[in-house]
Amino acid sequence: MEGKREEIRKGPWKAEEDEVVINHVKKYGPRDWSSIRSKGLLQRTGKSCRLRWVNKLRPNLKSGCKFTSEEERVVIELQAQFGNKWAKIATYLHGRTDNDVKNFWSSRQKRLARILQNSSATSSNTKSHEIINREVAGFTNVVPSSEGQKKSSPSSLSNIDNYDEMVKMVPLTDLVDPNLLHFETNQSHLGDFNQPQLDMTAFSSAGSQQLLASFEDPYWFDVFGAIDGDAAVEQPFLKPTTSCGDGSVNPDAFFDDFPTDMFDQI
DNA sequence: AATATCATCAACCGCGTGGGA
DNA sequence: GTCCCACGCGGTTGATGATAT
Repeated sequence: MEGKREEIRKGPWKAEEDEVVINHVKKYGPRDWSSIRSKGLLQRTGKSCRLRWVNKLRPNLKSGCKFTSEEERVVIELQAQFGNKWAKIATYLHGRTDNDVKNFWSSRQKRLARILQNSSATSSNTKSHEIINREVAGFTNVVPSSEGQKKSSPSSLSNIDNYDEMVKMVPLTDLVDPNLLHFETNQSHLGDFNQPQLDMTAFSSAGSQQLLASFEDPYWFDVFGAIDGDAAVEQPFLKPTTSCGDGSVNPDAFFDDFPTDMFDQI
């Protein structure tokens, strides 16, 4: 075979490599990834360069920030609507990538599976098991109404203080009535970027509204739109990531907020 | 303190799609 | 019509750090 073939580098990225990718994007925009290798700038595949840009180097990424409870809610609602269309879901979350959403969802699934598994292995109380099943089933039928989700909480769940947390908890894809959310696309004023349009009534809580309002951030849809021909991208490359500290609840806490014996019953 | 287990994240891989030759 | 290439997406894996025992 070919003995001396240019080796393709894999694994963790070095700062110098990042810089090459950033300079490439500044000059040519986020495209022609394979030219980075063909020009001998990096020994990475174009695919790898693109991924690095999209997941780590793009401006305004919330890397290292935990998902807020509102982001979590949006992911759950959109996952119910779209399925595992992580890239699509990510377009609704400012500063999140499809990889972020995917990782978040998968770890959440694992955590839930483990909790349910442990619970079923240890629980022998079939009567309370029945009760919980009935309640959860009832819960899934009481889909949050488009106005005032919390008001529609079933009374059987009155022992659960935080409806929001429960929404995030058990029913997963069964939780949200697909009819609740209506999506359509329209032509964005920022060019050919199809910004999905949400039925805002599906995001009625103040927190959801705040999250959705963040789409007004001028950087948000402008990352690629700013690149036009020779125009260099005037973006704050590698500037410190957007602050995570918006005062939201750490989503990791949401399992902790339930009575520990609650899971024993499931 | 040492070890095991778990959670998170970065990166790779395979596949599908669209556009141009 | 088909082939090739670039790109994008979803699934998966491996490394690393955190936490529990």
